[in-house]
Amino acid sequence: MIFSKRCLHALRAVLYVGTQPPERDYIPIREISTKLDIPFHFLTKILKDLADQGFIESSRGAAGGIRLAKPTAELNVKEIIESIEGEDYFSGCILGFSKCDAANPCALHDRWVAIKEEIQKMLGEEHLESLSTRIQEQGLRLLEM
Amino acid sequence: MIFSKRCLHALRAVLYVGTQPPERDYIPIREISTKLDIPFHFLTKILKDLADQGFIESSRGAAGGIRLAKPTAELNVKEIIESIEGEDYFSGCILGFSKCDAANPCALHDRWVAIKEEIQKMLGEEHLESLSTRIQEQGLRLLEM
DNA sequence: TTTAATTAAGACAAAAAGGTCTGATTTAGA
DNA sequence: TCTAAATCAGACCTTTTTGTCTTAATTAAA
Ligand code: FES
Ligand code: FES
Repeated sequence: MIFSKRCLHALRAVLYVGTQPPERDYIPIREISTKLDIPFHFLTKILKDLADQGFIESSRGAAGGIRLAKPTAELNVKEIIESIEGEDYFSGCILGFSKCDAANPCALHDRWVAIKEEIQKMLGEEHLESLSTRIQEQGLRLLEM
Repeated sequence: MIFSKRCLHALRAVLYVGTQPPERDYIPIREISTKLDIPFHFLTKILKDLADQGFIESSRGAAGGIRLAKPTAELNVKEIIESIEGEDYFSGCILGFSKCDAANPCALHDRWVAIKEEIQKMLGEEHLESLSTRIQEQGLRLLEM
């Protein structure tokens, strides 16, 4: 499971925001870029897309930046990934056929479907709250790559 | 799980060869290219790599082409994929950290490790024989994309 | 020995992904 | 009202991936 750089940058950025003290409002993108070592202008574009998708909100000007647009419990990991990699990222055929179709399966279909359902279940259950809590309580890695 | 075009072309090509009648020796790349609708010269390069890796053998000249270098039961799907996507394709961190490390886990580590072990187990069990048999006996799709 | 069929090699091009830069716009606060 | 700090917009560049083209080398068979 190799996500694109865009996707990894996006996930790490929202995790960074999600683990900030609640009294903070907008977080400057420059801060996220520096802390996570993500190219600033590239990150700006990625976050603009996330804002357009409704995951985060942004504010220009002094004291501006980004903040989460919903409670962390409602920011689902699978949804964020799919908004970047494409809606059918987790539903496609593992051998690359046009559509994963039980009525016209490929040679790995049965075995793959079982696994990809687990992946979707797992990522569908995880949201920014569960991840942020784990990061904070267990001191999990987020800053270094 | 999105494999690169290189990888998908490679898998489909060896599956095509593996499902040919046993009396056929070398299969021309042009035939594979046409049947599977894969760009000929691109496929040539991909198959050259597979030949260098020892999965297939090639012969130039008239009556030339490629054939499998080992019995189908010894041509493992995971190995083929890893030879193209990289040895650590299935072992990396889902959040893109430098190394998936239980001693320094990311926020999805525990959940992801369980799934990726299943993926590795599944692909490690599948080989050209199991896939070819399924394709032939059940008439599974291989030609169209 | 010639010819046709084939892979090998490598230059090149096109498309996609990743990244940089400059300037415009917006905002809070001095 | 001015200024500094920030996002937004879009042109541009670089790298990787994907694909094309031409030519050389090899092989079987006429
Ligand atoms: S058809 Fe290939 S995975 Fe379902
Ligand atoms: S450290 Fe991220 S999956 Fe293991």
